[in-house]
Amino acid sequence: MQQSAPAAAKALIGWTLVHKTSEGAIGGIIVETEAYTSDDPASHSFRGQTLRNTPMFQPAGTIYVYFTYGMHHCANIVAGNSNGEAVLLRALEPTLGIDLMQKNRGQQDIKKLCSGPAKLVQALAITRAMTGTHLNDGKLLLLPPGKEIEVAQSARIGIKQAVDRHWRFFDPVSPFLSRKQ
DNA sequence: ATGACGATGCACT
DNA sequence: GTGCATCGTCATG
Repeated sequence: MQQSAPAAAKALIGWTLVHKTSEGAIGGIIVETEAYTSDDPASHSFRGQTLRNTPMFQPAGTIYVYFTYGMHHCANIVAGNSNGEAVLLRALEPTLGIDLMQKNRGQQDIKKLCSGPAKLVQALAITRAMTGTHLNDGKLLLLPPGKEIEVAQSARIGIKQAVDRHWRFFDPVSPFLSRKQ
């Protein structure tokens, strides 16, 4: 995870993200990520450290949750060496606590539970209170892949800057992506 | 003090 | 495909 964000983003595909809640464990296999770095005009860290992006400048494995569009939250895992790099979690294949995810999302369709960065945050009940915490703290954890997974890449979604950096990584055969390829 | 703008998702055409 | 809800953050004046 101390590797730079693009390498970390690629390596995270296939790992399982788990949130241990009082209701039970909720989680899924990471099938889509994006990388952001501090020399990257599309990144929150591009203009240096601010109050909001402080977690991006903390050690790798720190969680960075931000609020956007006046209503959504998105979650990152910090990469690099406390230098403003992070991996945005964009989609999961639901595997643990699917009934809880359905409740959290008000959505029955498994394919729509975690097929977007704000959706997965809502499904796993990740909150802004977790920003700045670390994977070592134990509420959120990562489990290694059970098998090898092919990883494709493309331009990132929803940004207007640095569109030429193809830092979106995904499992091309997964039906749980935020969009078709 | 203020205004422009999102690393989105959903309803609707 | 298009329109829009909704508000925290930060650059600017």
